[in-house]
This record gives sequence, structure tokens and C-alpha cells, in this order.
Amino acid sequence: MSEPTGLRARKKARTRQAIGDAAVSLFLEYGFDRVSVNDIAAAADISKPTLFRYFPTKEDLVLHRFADHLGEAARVVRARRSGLKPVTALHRHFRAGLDRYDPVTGLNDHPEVVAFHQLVFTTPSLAGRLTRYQLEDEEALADALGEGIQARLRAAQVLAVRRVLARTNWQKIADGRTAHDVHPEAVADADQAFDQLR
Amino acid sequence: MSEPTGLRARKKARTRQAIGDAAVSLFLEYGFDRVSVNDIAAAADISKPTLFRYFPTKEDLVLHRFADHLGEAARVVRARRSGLKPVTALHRHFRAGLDRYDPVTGLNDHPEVVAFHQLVFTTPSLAGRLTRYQLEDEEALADALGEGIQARLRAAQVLAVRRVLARTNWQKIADGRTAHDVHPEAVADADQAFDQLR
DNA sequence: GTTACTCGGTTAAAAAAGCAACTCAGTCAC
DNA sequence: GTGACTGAGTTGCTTTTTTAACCGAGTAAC
Repeated sequence: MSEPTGLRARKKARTRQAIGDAAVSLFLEYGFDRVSVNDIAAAADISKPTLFRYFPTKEDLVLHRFADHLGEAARVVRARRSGLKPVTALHRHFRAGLDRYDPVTGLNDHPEVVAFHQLVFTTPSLAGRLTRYQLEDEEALADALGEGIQARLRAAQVLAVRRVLARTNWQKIADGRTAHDVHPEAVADADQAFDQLR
Repeated sequence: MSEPTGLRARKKARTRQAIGDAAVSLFLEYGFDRVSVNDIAAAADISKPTLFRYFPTKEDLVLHRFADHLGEAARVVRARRSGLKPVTALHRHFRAGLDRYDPVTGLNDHPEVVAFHQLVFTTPSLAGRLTRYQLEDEEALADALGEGIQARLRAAQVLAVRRVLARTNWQKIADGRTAHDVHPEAVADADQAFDQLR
């Protein structure tokens, strides 16, 4: 299913993966600003123009992991069972993410994941670009929810909730607690937040 | 020194290596005739035209290991200390090869190497093409030795000696003896053969 | 204040690789 | 013998990658 078949496509995916991995690993080791795109290209064994063909900016080398989830909220809403309210669908989706400790929920204590979030949140240019991603996500969700100001408002609120929940989870884990330990609170927080949204 | 510098060159070398390794490994496992070039291309993760850009024929997928040594005899002669006779230079070079158990001397008991020689000598099309390689080698050596029929004759004799020596060594090892055990005989044989040549 | 770096990002041309479709030879079925 | 296959190589066309050179902003030297 996720095998697109074809040598070309396979190699492209592999190259993209190699670049992303090399970049994140270097960033985690030395910090975003102390690693140049040249370093990353060298580590990934490709040339600089090739790097920029895969990722439009240096920031995207980090944020592609979020970018891959871009529009997910909108998709969840569109794919929901008929009769199900959008908020409910998003609520369940987030809960499912918590249950499998999906990194995007913030509820993941793998050292790399924690360090990765640390990197994103403490590097201004990354945090900045991340919010731009979230705006796109918001727009897509708004379209999925309908038209007019109502849809936009609701989209903004839902994504704000998601953001706060993830950030809260991450904070608790950054303070040294385990994901398993935090899980019940995370679920409770999510339930409360999404309930208030209705 | 063996770092050609440049991304392109490095990747080319790597690809060539990958193709050659995949081919030899498949040939050793299934036999030359039961492996198609498509299989090899697939194993090396490249397309068929690319394979043929690196190796002109299927046989060369095996023989490139000899091909890489092509013209070596001529080089040895040309690079010899002045005053040194060509035969002596070639003799010493062969002895040095024996001392480091260079596969081309036949004096190497690594299972892969033995199996590889087995493969070459028992596959008609490979043996055939190998002699063609040796003819080229002979021509190059003849040019290095001078002009005229004399040079050609001597080149032929020298390479014949080399061939017989390698074949003899291989035979002993194929019979189950270790390279280390055979080494003294191999040196003695080489000394005798090259001495007779003078 | 100019010179010379470094770094993010781009461009144009050339090399390399992929793809699909082809030729040509052998081979097996019937 | 003819029709369908398979396998070695080839051909043209497109996509991808390398290369070297560049731009523009920042910054450190002197």
C-alpha cells in the first residue's frame, strides 16, 4: 500500500528520508544555527541544490515531520462517519493519537522525540515557521468545516486546543515524567477541552 | 590518494561496486546462467540500461575484477627502476602478490575467492572472455617491452607463465590446502618459472 | 568604509539515471 | 515451422543530480 513501486519513486523517498534524518541528527547534536545546509548536504551525500529540491528552506528540514501531518485535521473531518459531529471526530482522533503515543500529541518520552520538540520550541525561526504551518492547517480545516466566519472560528479554536494539549503533555514529559505516567491526565485534559468546545 | 574527490565520482564508484558485488554474489549462489541481468539490476537497485552503462556485457560483471588489473603488467614494466630487466620487475611484482595473498595470484583460500575462481573457470563464456582480456593485457605488455615480434613473444611467454602459476596455485587450494601452506611452493614455482624465462 | 568571509538560496548546463519500448537470438510447445 | 517466451543489449526521451558560479544579507577585520 505504501509501496509506490518504481525505482525512481523509491529512491526519492529514500533520499528524502536520508536528508531529513541527517539534518535532524546534526541539529540535535550541534543546534540549529551551528549547522549549515552545506554540512547537511555533505552528511546526506548529496549536493546543495538537490537538498533544496527536496526541502524549500532550512527550517523545513526540521518541520517536514509536522508538514507530513499537514491537513490531517481537515481529512479527519471529511472522512468522519456521517452523523458524527466534526468536533467529536477530532476528539476521537486525538485520543487515538494519545493511545499510541503519537509524537504529535506531545505524549512521547523517547529521548529523540523530546529533544526534537525542545529544538523546535527553543529555536525562534523554527517556532515561527511552525505557526505558519499551523495557519495552513487551520485554513484547510476551516474549508472542511464549511464556509464563512463561523467555520474559521471553530477551526481556530479546535487547533488552539490541540496545540495547548500537545504543549502541556510535552511540558510534563520535559519535566521528567514518563509518557505512560502522564497518559491518564492527558486523556482527561483532552476530554475536558474538547467537551468545552461543544 | 584513492579519494577521487567529487560527489559524482564517489557515487559512480559506489554504484559500480554495488553492481559488481550484487552480480558476483548472485552468480555464486545460483550460477552464471541462472541469473539474469534483470535480477542483478534489481538486486543492485538500478535499472537495466544503467547496468549496461557500467558494464558492457554480462560477462564483464564477473571479470571486472580482472579487468581492473588490466594493463598492470605493462605498468609494472614501465615503472621499473632503470637498469632493472623487465622480467625481473615482473617476477618481483608477482612475488609481492604472493606475499600478500593477492587473489590474482591464485594463492588465496578465502571461500568466496575460491568459489569465484571456480565460477570463472567452469563457465565457458566467462573463461572465453577472460582469455580475450588476457590478449589485451598481452598487447599492452608487448608495447611496453618494445616493438616487433620479439617483444610480442616475450610478452606472451611472461603472461603464459603468470597464468600457469596462478592456475597451479588455485588448483592446490581447490584441493583443500591452505594458502599459507602452499605459499613456499608457490614462491619456488615462481622463481623457477621466471628464472627459466631469462 | 571597504574587503573578505560565511551562509541561505538560486541558476544554467551537463552528466547520469530511469523508463518503456525495441531488436535480435535462442528455445520450447504444438 | 510458427507463435509465444525469455534474456542480452540498445535506443530515445524524461527526470534527477551534480557542478560551478552566482546573488544578497550579515559580519568580522583592519
